[in-house]
Amino acid sequence: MPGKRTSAAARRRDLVEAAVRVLAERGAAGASVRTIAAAAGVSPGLVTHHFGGVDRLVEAAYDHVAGRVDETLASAVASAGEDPRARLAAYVAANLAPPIAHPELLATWIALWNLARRDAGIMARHGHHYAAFRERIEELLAACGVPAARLRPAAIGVAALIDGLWLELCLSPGSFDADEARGIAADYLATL
Amino acid sequence: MPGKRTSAAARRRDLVEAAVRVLAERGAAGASVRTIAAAAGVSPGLVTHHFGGVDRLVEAAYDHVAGRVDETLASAVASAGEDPRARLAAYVAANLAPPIAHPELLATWIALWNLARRDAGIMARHGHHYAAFRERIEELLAACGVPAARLRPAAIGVAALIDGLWLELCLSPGSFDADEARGIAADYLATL
DNA sequence: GTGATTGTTGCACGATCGTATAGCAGGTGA
DNA sequence: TCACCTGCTATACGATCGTGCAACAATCAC
Repeated sequence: MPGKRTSAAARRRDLVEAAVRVLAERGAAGASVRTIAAAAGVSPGLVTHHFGGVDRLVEAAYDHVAGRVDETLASAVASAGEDPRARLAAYVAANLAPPIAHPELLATWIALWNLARRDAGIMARHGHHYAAFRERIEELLAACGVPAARLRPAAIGVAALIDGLWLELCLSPGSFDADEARGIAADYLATL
Repeated sequence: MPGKRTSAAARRRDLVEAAVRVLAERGAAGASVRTIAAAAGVSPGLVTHHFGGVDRLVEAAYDHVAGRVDETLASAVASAGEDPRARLAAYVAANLAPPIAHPELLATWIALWNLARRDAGIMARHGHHYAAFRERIEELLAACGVPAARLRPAAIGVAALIDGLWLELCLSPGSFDADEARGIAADYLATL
């Protein structure tokens, strides 16, 4: 079976997207070179050919997922207008709604975190991504007029509340919904 | 090498503890029958002999870890006396201090969550454990006089904040410490 | 048209996985 | 003392893992 021919960049993107799909559906254990290649409709050897190893492909998958999350959050904030409070609320709400608060994305993150243990590249990427998350919250809070002295604990609290609500939304989508989570987060923001 | 002889119960406990250790140190990927057996100082065949398969051993490891967490929290609440607010504060503080808030325990949970994807037994255990966590918080909040109408969102918020702070404490222990986390949580409880 | 480049396949290799099983060895009751 | 039970080891088996490599095919420069 000859298989279609494509540019290297397009094939790399296909493989990355297939890797993300497999990671979400079958977890880290099922993310073998053969499984990912089959999901992309190509032969296993292509992974080594384009990425030089499965670890490099997984790192690319991490970047892909993190980039999509950043884009979603940035576009939510951008479309909220100029009011600092509206921008903060939009940022929080986007974190608590699909596609970010979705069981499939949590499954992807868990698989990625699990792989991070044996792969220093993913570990470093994760630290960077998480620091940017906290920093973004501090910016949005500062724009809302939170005094600099209280900025740090406020940002830690908001980040923690978002993470916790996000986690629960993904783990058991039936116990409460995005609207309720947004209300709880809004009450917390009102106390700052 | 003959190897020492022990009772079945003691050997099972040894294997479970070795499994937890390996899960924490090397993640789900390194939790092979051979690795766990080596960590326990026995031959790989013993896992099949005592548990009938590695999945059953991992489930036992989940129960072991969850049981240890429950014991830690229960003893913290018990030693806080009779005052409802002190008991709630003790419960929150115990969640944000070692041994619960510890990178090693997070690594163990991630490995377990990752394994849950292919093992329905772990998935069910996880749902049960998480529901008990939320229920316990509702009890403690009710004892503090939180009106029944506000109990549900309050418990969701407290659980989320605890989870988020716990996650950040485990992921980057250097960015803030247990005392600061406890202060943030205390401020949140004061608003309820 | 033709040679060179490169995306792609198919297969083979060694390592490691989970599990089954045969047999050895330590403890126990008659 | 001796048979018996059982914890335990050692080994083998088939499956699957990641990777390297030789051959093929499609595209491009000329």
